Amino acid sequence: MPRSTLVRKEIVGHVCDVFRSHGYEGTTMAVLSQATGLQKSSLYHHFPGGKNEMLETAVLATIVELERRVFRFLDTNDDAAKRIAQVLGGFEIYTNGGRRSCLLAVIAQSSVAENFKSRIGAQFSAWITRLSTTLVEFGHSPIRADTLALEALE
Amino acid sequence: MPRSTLVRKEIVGHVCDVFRSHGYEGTTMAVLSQATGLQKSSLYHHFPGGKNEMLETAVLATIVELERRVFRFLDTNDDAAKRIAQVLGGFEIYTNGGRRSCLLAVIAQSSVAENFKSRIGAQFSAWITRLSTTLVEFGHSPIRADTLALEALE
DNA sequence: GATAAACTACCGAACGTTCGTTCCATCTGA
DNA sequence: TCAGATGGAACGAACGTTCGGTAGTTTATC
Repeated sequence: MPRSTLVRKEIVGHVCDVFRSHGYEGTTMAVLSQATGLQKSSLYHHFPGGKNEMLETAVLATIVELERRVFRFLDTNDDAAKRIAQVLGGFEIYTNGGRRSCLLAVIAQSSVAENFKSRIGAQFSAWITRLSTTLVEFGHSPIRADTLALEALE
Repeated sequence: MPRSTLVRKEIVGHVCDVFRSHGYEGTTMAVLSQATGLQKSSLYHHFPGGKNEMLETAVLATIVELERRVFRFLDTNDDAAKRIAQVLGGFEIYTNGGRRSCLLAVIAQSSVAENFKSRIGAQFSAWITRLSTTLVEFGHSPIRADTLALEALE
């Protein structure tokens, strides 16, 4: 599995793209096969759990990506204004200026297993708490900060 | 077709509900059958074009509903502030305080025929133009008004 | 006003297709 | 040689759809 580590990341990237743009129900194994260049049976070699495992992998990868590209800026030593700007900027990049959806938002709204939604919901709560803290530091009232943080993520 | 007009409205209402909460791909004829209390074959009696015609009917009904419950307030003789408040209030009611999605937004994001999306997009543009006019009257700059109008609808 | 024809709303059963999934053979690189 | 990676063929289930038929109501004809 030496060279396949990189390939695995590429596959996961394509899987994320498909789920982002097609939603859970709109994503079929045929589409995933075409997007990854692998036959459906090959996808089952990498993801024995099938479509569900692929979604789970995509969700986890997206959480990691958002942490790296968006929310880690909340923990820097910069002043609050800059941190907020960096978070918003990072999210703009992830959504390509609003032209692409957030995978987590797409999945949270689709008819998918409840443990998926609750896990995504828990991650959202954690992010909102952290974002809200910075917003308070920026000068907003705690309540207003919660509202703003919520709106920003929805 | 005297008594069936009312019943038709009820059916369409259920169809709207299902598409709103399940999305296009997530909405199956089986679900529609259960929600309406009609067998699948009976649904084809009312909507010979099948699932597609049901979606089209739901989209049209939603446009009419939003016009009646939200955007018609833009054309009253009230002052700008009240009109804006009424529009926002109407939309809050339609989305039940954010707990339900807007059917048009759901469909616009799903993998559905392009003529559907363009029709929804055209309706959005028209609403944004009207909303923007009122926002300018309220005191915002034209550019800012466009942005605000867009954000409010997305 | 009675009878037959036409129409309406509805359902059960089946259709062909696509879904997610599995099995097994083949290929590849170490 | 041998485990890992891939693809072809097929599976049962669910998909959207169609067909034929059955009640109940309207309409037309006498």
